Amino acid sequence: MDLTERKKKILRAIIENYIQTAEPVGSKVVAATPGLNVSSATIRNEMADLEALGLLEQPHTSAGRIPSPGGYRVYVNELMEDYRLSVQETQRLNEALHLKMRELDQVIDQAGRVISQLTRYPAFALASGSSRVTIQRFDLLMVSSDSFIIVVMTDTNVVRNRLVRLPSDLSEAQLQLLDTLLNTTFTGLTLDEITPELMRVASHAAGEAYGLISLVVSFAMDVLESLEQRTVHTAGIASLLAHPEYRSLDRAAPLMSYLSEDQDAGRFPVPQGDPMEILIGPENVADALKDTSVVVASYDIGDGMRGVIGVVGPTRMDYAKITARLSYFAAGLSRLFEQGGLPPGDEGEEPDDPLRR
Amino acid sequence: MDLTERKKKILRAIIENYIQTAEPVGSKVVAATPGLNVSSATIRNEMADLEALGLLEQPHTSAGRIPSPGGYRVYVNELMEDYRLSVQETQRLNEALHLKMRELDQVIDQAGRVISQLTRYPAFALASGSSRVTIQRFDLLMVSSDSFIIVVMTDTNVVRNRLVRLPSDLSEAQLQLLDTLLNTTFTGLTLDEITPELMRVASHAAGEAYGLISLVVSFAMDVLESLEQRTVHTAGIASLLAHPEYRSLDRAAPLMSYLSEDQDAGRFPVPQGDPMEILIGPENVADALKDTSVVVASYDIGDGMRGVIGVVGPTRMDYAKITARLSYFAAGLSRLFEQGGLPPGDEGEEPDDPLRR
DNA sequence: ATTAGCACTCAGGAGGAATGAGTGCTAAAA
DNA sequence: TTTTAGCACTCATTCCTCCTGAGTGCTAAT
Repeated sequence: MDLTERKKKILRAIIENYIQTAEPVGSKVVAATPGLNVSSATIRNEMADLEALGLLEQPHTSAGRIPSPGGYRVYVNELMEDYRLSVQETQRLNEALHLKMRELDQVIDQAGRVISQLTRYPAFALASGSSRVTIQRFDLLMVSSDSFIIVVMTDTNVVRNRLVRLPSDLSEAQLQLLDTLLNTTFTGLTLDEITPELMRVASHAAGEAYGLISLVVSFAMDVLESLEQRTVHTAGIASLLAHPEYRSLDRAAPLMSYLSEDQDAGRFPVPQGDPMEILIGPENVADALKDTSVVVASYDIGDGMRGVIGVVGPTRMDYAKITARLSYFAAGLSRLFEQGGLPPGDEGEEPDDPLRR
Repeated sequence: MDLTERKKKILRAIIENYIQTAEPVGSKVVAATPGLNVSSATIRNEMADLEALGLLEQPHTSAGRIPSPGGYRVYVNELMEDYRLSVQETQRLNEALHLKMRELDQVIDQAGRVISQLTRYPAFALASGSSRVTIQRFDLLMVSSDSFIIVVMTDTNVVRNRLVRLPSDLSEAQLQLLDTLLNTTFTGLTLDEITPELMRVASHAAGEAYGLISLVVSFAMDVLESLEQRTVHTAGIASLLAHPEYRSLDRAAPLMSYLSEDQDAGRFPVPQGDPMEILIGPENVADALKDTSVVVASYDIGDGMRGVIGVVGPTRMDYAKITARLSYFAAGLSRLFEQGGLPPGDEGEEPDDPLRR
C-alpha cells in the first residue's frame, strides 16, 4: 500500500486512537496529534481519501471514522511499531511460564489459561501433531495375582499407563509371555495397521489369551488415537464481555458459543510458515470469526509436534501489545520444551528458570 | 410449610408457569388452571396470602407474581412431581454415558460437558478426594542406557508415569538398586511425611545418587499433590446466555466470570449426606451464586473418592427435569465406575453398556 | 495546497403521552 | 363466612417527538 507520509501518520493516529477508545475518531482529535501540524479541514480531506482507498469506514454520516479490516491490515504490516515489553510485563510473563509440568495436554490447557489472563482476551491452545504415531514398547507390571499395570511408550516418547484388574488369577510367567508377544507383534504399527485379524493371529499364538491381548491392545489403540486426535482448549471466554464490542448479546453470544463448542480442532487457525500470524476480520475462514481478529503463535514441542496458542478478540485489538506478549510467551514455551522441560509424554525434570539461556 | 390444598395448587401453578415463561404470572392465567374452579378475584386474595407468607414476590405493583426463593423451596420439597424421563431422554443419557475412558480427570471433565449439553445450563464437575494418599509402589523401567520410566502407584490405585532422560548413563543394576531403595523408604508416606531430610538420608544410603532420588521422589510428590488438589472443571458457560435472565450483561458477566475463574474447587457446593442437593438463590454460600440455583449430585468413584457434578442456572429452573436428568446421569456414572469401568487411575476395560445391570 | 467558515446530517438522549396488564378493595351474592 | 363481580388505580413499557452536539462535506479565501 503506497501512501504519503502524512496519510500514514493520519491512518496510524486514527487506528491507535480507536484501539484505545473504541469510539469513531473525528478530524479534530486527529489534528491534535503531535507532529501533524495541519488543520482539521485538511485531515478531513485526507480521511476522505483513506476512506476511498478502503482503509477507513464511517458508521454513519455524522460520525468520525473507524478503521476497516483493510486499514488494520496496513497498520499491522507497515505502520505498527514494535511494542516494547516493560520490565513488569516480562516478569509477569516469566512467572507465568513456571507451569506445573504434568501431561502435555494439561500444560497446553494451562498455557491457554495463562495467556488469556495476560491478554484479557479469550485464548485457545492446541497441539498440532505428528500424525503417524506407533507404539514402541509395552511393559506389563504385576501388581497382585489378579491385577497388573500396562505401560506403553510411543515412538514419540509419550508414555501412558493403565491399571487392570482381572476376574481370574494370572501368573508372572503368563504375564512375561504376553509381554513378549505384544512387543514382537504390535510395536511399530500405526493405528490403522492394528487390525482385528492381527489380534486374532496373535491370540492364536498365545493360546487362549485373546481377551487379555485385546485388552492391552485396545488400550494401546486408545493411546494412539488420543495422540492423533487434536483437541482444542479454550479459556477466558468470559473476558470477552469486558470489551465494549461485546456489550450486546447478539454479538457476544454467537462467538462465545463458537469458542465453547465441542472441542474439535480445525475450527481455529494455525500459523502457516511464520511462527506468528494475525488474521483480521473477514480474513478468517470460520464464519463466527468473520468480525473478530485472531492472533496466533506456534512453538516447538519436540518430537515433530508444534504447539499452537492464540487469542481471539474484536478487530479493534491492541495488535502491538498482543503480538509482543504472545510471541514472547510462545518463545518461552519453545525454550521450556527444548530444555527437556517436558516433551510429549511426561518426561524430564522441572526446570528452574525456563527463560534462562 | 402448612398450606391449604388450594394454596398449594395455586403456588404450584404459578411456579410451573413462571418456569416456562419467565414472566410474572397474573391472577387470570392462574384462574384458568384446570382443577381450580375459582375466579381470579379469589386467586388474588390467595396470592396476597402467599406473598405475606414470603412464597411469592411482586416485581412492581401492577405486575403478576413471581416465586421467591422460599417459594421454590416449598415447591421442590413438597409440590414438585417426579419428572418421568421419556424414552428418548433415557436413550440420550445412556448414549452420553459412553464416555471415552482415559485419565480420571478427563472423564470428569467430559461428564461435565455432557451434562451441560443435556441440561442447557453451565455445569461443573469435580472429584472430592480422599485426602491422605500415599505412594504404594515404585517401578523403574529401563528404556535405554540414558533414560528410564518412573511408574508410581498410590494406595488408591492411581498409576502415573514419567519418562526421564539423564545426562549420563545408568546401568540396569543401578536402577534395580534405586528401585529397591525407593520402595523401602518412600512407600506408605503422605505428602507431608516426605521431608528433605528423609531424602538426604536415603541418598546417603545410595551413595552419590541424590539427584536421581530427588528426581523420582519429586515426581511422586507431584502426583500426590495433584491428587489432593481438587480442581473444578466447568463447561457450557455460554449456554447461560440462552436464558432470559441473563440477557443483561450486568447479570451475566459476574456469574460467567465466577464460573470461569481459576479452577479451584471449594467455590462450588458439594452435596452433604444426600446424593443430590438443590440450593436455591440465597441458600448458596458464594456471593456470585446468591441469585442462581445450583443442583448438584454426587456419584461413587471408588477408592474413597466421590465425584460431584452439578449445574448452575437461574432460580427459575426446571427443577423437576434437571434433578431427574442429573440423578439418572450420576447413577449411571456410579455404575460405570463400580463396574470396574475406570477407577481412579486408568484402570479396567471399556464396558459395553454402562447402564446394563 | 491549505484553511476558515458554514450548512447539513444523524445518533442518542430527554420528555411525555398512550397502552394495557394486573392489582387491591368494596359491596353484593352464595 | 366465602366467593365473586366491578371499578379505580398503579406502573412498566412502548412509541412518539424534539433537541443537542459532534462531525462531516463543500466553498471560497488565503
